[in-house]
This record gives sequence, C-alpha cells and structure tokens, in this order.
Amino acid sequence: MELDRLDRDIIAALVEDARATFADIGHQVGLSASAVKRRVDRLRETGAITGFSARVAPQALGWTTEAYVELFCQGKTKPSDIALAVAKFPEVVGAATITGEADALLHIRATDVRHVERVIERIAAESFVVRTKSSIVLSRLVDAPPGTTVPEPRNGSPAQL
Amino acid sequence: MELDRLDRDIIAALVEDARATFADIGHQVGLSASAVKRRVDRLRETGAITGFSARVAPQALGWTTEAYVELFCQGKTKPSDIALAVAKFPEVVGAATITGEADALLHIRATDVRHVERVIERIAAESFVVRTKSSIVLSRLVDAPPGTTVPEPRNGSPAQL
DNA sequence: GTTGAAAAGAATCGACT
DNA sequence: AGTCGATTCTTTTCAAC
Repeated sequence: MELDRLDRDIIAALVEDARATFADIGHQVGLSASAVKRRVDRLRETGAITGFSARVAPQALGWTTEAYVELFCQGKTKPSDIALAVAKFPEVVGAATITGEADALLHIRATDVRHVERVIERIAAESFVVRTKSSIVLSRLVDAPPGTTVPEPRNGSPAQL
Repeated sequence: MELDRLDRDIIAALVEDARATFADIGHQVGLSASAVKRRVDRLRETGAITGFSARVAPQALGWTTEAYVELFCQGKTKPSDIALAVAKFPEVVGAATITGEADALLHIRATDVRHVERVIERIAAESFVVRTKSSIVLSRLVDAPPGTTVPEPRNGSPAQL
C-alpha cells in the first residue's frame, strides 16, 4: 500500500496523541476533519494503524525491573516453538529470533530482580532451551513509542541519513 | 500512588483501546462515564498514564528490518553520554544500560540491512564507543504493547506466578 | 480526491447522594 | 468516593464539488 506525506503526518499525529480530534489533526496536516477521518479509516483497514493504546509508566503498575535474556536452543527448535513457550509469560514483553550465537532475545518486565529470576528459571526449564544468558537493565535511556518516526519508504533517502 | 482494582481495569481497557468512550469503559469496569473520566484524568495527572498512542505496523511505514546492538564503552562513559549520543538517531527505538559484558543494548529499526549497517557505523564512530556487537532480528515473536498486563503491585502475588 | 452541513453520539461540568 | 442531567463539542454520515 502507498502512503503519501499526508498519511504519514496523520500517523505521526496519532502516535503523538491517539485521542486528538479529527479537526485538530486536520489543522496540523492541513485537511478538513472529514478528510482526516476517511484517511484514518483507510489506514486502519489496510493495517497501517493496528489500534490505539494508552502509554503507561511501567513503574506505576509495579513493573520496576527489566531484563534481556538470550536464549540458546537445541538445533531443531522452530521459532514457533519459542513463540508458543514465551507467550505464556506476561512478563515477556518482547521476543525475537536473532543472528549471532544466541537463537533468540527476550525482553522481560517484572516487579523485582527476584521475579526476573523466577521467570528465567521457568523459561530455562522448557525442553528446547539449552542455556540462557541474562542482562538486567540498569537504566533505560530510550523507550520510543513504536513508529514515532517515519522514514521515506523504500524510495528516496532513509530517515536521518 | 495507590492504584486500586478499578484503576488497573481502566488502564487495561485503555491499553486495549485508547479511543474507547468513557461510557464503554465504565460498562466494562462497572462505573459511570463521569467516574471513569475523573479516574482517567487523575491517572494522567499522577503520571500512571503518560499519553495515548496509535499502534503502527512498522513494516507499513517502511521499517522492515530491526537489530539489537551491544555497546562496549570506555571506562568513564556515563549513561547520559550514551543517551545523548543515541537520541540523535530516530532509528534507535530503545536503549538501556545493562549488566554483563556489554555496557548498553540498543534496539534499532531501519528500512533494510544496509540502513542498519550505516546507523551502527555512525554510532560506532562516537568517541566513547570501543566496539559493538550486532544481532539482526530474523523474526519477531512477541511485541507486547508496554503495560498490557498488570501485576499486583508490590504486595500480593506477582503476575502469573 | 475534496468540502461543508446536519444528526447522532461523547465529553465535560455542575449539582447532588 | 459515586451518579445523574444539561450543555458543548466531536464523530459520523451524506450530498455536492
């Protein structure tokens, strides 16, 4: 699907404030409220916008500790095996298979270090897990809302380069 | 600040759909629209809710590639030095100082592998960076909206354990 | 593709329990 | 703390450009 500058500006406005009125967004991007609405409807239908979410301060909810855990798995382990296993844990807020020595990298949020330890223990107990390597987060430096910045897609110059 | 069950249910509803009406949320949690509004206003004032954001499919905007980069820094490097340096790159969507061999872990979103390479090159050029170790993401398994799940804070049993 | 107006619906505020 | 009702603003739809 093709996104023009207007679409990208509208998305940026909605990432900034998902509860902004269509009139407000229209004022920012130079469009009428109904024009904005029709574009937002289209962006949702095509899947560019997948929903709207409150931004929450994790520590306000008790999530004061986070960690990254590298997973080393048995040779025949499929990504879907890992996905299925880690999906059981609400503490796993991110997971991806990666290149390099480790097979996967997990991002964990927990209430304290002891809690992190318990979660890692349970994940390490999965049959396909050979070993894990954990790093506790000391301080978070950047936590961008996904999609805050918008590159020129495919053609033209990539963002900030 | 104290969050009761109602506050946590309201937050969960807003993480699910930030554009839900106060009446809808009230119906879900058993409260009137104005009671919900007053609690949401308070949650925003106290900082538990920091804003509302559209969820965007990164690939729809051209962010088709992601990577994690470990940063090894000189002895006297301060976290704020790293924060300042990486904040210049919109491609760096996450960053944290961590325990272990590396000093920091960066999460990068880019348009393609070549783009990732260019960003790493520029970050590696920072004076305090000794070396980097990169992992390209092969497939994303979990990408939870931050704060989707809500633990019992401090007291009681932590989430799912 | 766009705009503008009218009807339905939601947010907001005050008074009250 | 909570609800209810009135006013104002927004969303939504539709006709027209």
